[in-house]
Amino acid sequence: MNTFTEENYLKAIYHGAANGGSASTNEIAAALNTKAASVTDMLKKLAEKKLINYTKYQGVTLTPAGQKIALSIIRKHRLWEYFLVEKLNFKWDEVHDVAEELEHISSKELVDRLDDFMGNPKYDPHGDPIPNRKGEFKAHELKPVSGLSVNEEGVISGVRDHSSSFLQYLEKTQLTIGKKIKVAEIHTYDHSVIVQSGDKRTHISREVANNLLIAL
Amino acid sequence: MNTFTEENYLKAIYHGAANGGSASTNEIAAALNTKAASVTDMLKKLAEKKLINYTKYQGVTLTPAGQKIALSIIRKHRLWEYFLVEKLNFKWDEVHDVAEELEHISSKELVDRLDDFMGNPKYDPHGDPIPNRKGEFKAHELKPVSGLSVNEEGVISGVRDHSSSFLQYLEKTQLTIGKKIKVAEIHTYDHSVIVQSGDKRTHISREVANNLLIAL
DNA sequence: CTATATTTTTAGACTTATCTAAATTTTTTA
DNA sequence: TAAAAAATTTAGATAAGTCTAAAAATATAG
Repeated sequence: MNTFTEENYLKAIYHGAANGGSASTNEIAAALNTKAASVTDMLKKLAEKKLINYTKYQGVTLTPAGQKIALSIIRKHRLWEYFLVEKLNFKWDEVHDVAEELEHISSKELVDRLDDFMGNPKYDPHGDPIPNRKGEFKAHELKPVSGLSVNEEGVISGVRDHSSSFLQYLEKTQLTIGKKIKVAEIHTYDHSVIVQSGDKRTHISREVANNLLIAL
Repeated sequence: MNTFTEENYLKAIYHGAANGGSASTNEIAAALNTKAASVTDMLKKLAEKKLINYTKYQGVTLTPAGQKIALSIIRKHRLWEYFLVEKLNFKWDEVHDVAEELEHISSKELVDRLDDFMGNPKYDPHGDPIPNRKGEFKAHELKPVSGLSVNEEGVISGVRDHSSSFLQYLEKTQLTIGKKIKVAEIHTYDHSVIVQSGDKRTHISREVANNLLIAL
């Protein structure tokens, strides 16, 4: 077994090295709220254990073994988030920190039973895909609202920013997962957007439009 | 906040210093699978934090602050055990180790919501009382089967030995929590007991009779 | 009530994960 | 493409929790 710390590094590397790239020391340090020097030390240790591909100064990627662990952590994180929201009535902006702890509970039996208990959900409360027992998952094909043209429609299906302030903003404006929306107007001046959902029109900034993801 | 290790020490001291006594260094070391020297070091640290009353060579007890923490860990442990058995269909002999991990999840909100989700159970799957939000609980008044006379009846309501081998034995002989039993015979020769539950008579050893607890 | 056995504590060392400060490598820019 | 800037690594320290071996205190037995 691996320590919590090692698991957190693997998760950060997974996210930092998404879509074929590699994760940098500074990037990992920022994600884990630690210092670059500490990251270097840990990278040596993880490379020793064959969980990452690491060459000095070159950034890192996960080995298949490392990826397997990272995906199991992500699976646990997202399943627990689903549980917290669907069964214990937490709000979607309240679950992240608790799930950060729960994701390190080691029992595979527990996660798999939890998965069944909830009916094997495919997406977590923020729209992120939940890997199955084998680590497989299918991501929605998503586009930011800022990438749509006037009159294009779609369903809100994910967020790029998971911060609770952003999630609370969406909650307040009722732009939540599952809502069907249409781009009513785009202000070329500041790239802000007016989205329509039913009768309700909401004016959102370019930044919000960038972080709100739509399935077409 | 306290580390997992500190929490485990407080829990061990709570159990070791039950009914007015104090816990000894060796006893704690045995409970935590560590060495007496390590225990001494930790006792100094916990005393420093005012969580225990410690005088060299004299054994330890919990301060009110230490007791509060210990009870919150025990509350979490027992609620999670209940969840695992009642919601996720674990067997009662399979839950201990998983609950040992889950008990260290810090969120009080989580435990309290979990408690409500399950309908505020008063006893865990092994019959141990679950402290409420304030740390209060009422223990069953229990007697071992070995303390009963012939023809006395009662309901199985707890166990003294929580080992999975003992729990599996009880499962197999169907002597589980909630079963009503009567002492049919006592063999004075080896103090073994024949208990009757419905039509079924089961011959149990003195040791089993000692570890099986009955509410009268 | 002294001698022996047991329990507990101290001393010194090790491991893990972290840090700061300094050195080195890579990248950028002029 | 050489100098400056940024990123990364190394060196040396620190804190938490553990260990073994030895010393000290307490308990037990004759």
